[in-house]
Amino acid sequence: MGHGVEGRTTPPAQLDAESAATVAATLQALATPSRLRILTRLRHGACPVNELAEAVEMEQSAVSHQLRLLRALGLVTGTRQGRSVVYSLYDTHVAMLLDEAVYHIEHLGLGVTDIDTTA
Amino acid sequence: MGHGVEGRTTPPAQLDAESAATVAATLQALATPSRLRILTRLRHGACPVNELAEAVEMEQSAVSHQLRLLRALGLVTGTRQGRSVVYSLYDTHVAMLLDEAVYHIEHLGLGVTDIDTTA
DNA sequence: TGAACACATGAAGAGGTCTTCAGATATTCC
DNA sequence: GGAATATCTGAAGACCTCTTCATGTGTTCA
Repeated sequence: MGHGVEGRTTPPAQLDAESAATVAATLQALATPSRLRILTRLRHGACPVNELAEAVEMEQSAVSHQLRLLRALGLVTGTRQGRSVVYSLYDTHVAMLLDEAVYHIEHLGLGVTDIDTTA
Repeated sequence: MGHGVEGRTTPPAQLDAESAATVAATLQALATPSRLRILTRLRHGACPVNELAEAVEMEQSAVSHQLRLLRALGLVTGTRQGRSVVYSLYDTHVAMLLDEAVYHIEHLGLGVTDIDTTA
């Protein structure tokens, strides 16, 4: 059993400038320790801001700024619940993107060639 | 048939600061239009620098600088062949990471819930 | 309404990133 | 060796990013 692209239609054709910009912009949202930790925390379930701040050890203000960015990119959503605003990942795609990214990156350059472990 | 995480062992547990930094550093390599285009070009096969520069419409010097960075992160390798240096993606993981990233990002926020199109 | 709590936001500064320019290094061919 | 080709590299500047500080907005409760 492999992982990753399987029933995918098109392999990522050569990106035109526009697509590259879009993809890059989104990837940048994952490309910072703070946001990455925020997202992986949310990967485990919705969470209000102050709890989030505590979990990732950042100031509440900093977290808010990052959430704003993530919201703008459509990666998370926040809904008010009483005084709190509860955030969660927007999509299954966001969750998967996170999973895939962490997985592949943690297996990079390890000489692991488990392309086909069953052969 | 789905895509993405399937035979994966661990879902990305809450990242500690160190892992977050590593993953973030690697993701940043994909988080720029120029590098993204370089990588997707290499995704289609090895390529010498000048050809690469032409393909992605950048100055050769700029490409070299980015390749240096990508090399340092273990995402690409370059081997001398005559006067040229031919670059290629380092790993299958790099290729998959690219594929996954582009795929998921291009399906973000589209309301597409094709988690299981076959069911 | 006023106080307390939860979050958002604007401004500003430290630090980093990407490109360009100029020049260095390596390889081939004569 | 010398010229031409292909790539690398350092320096420098424009630009963006992330955090902090201070303050603004929204909500609950008495």
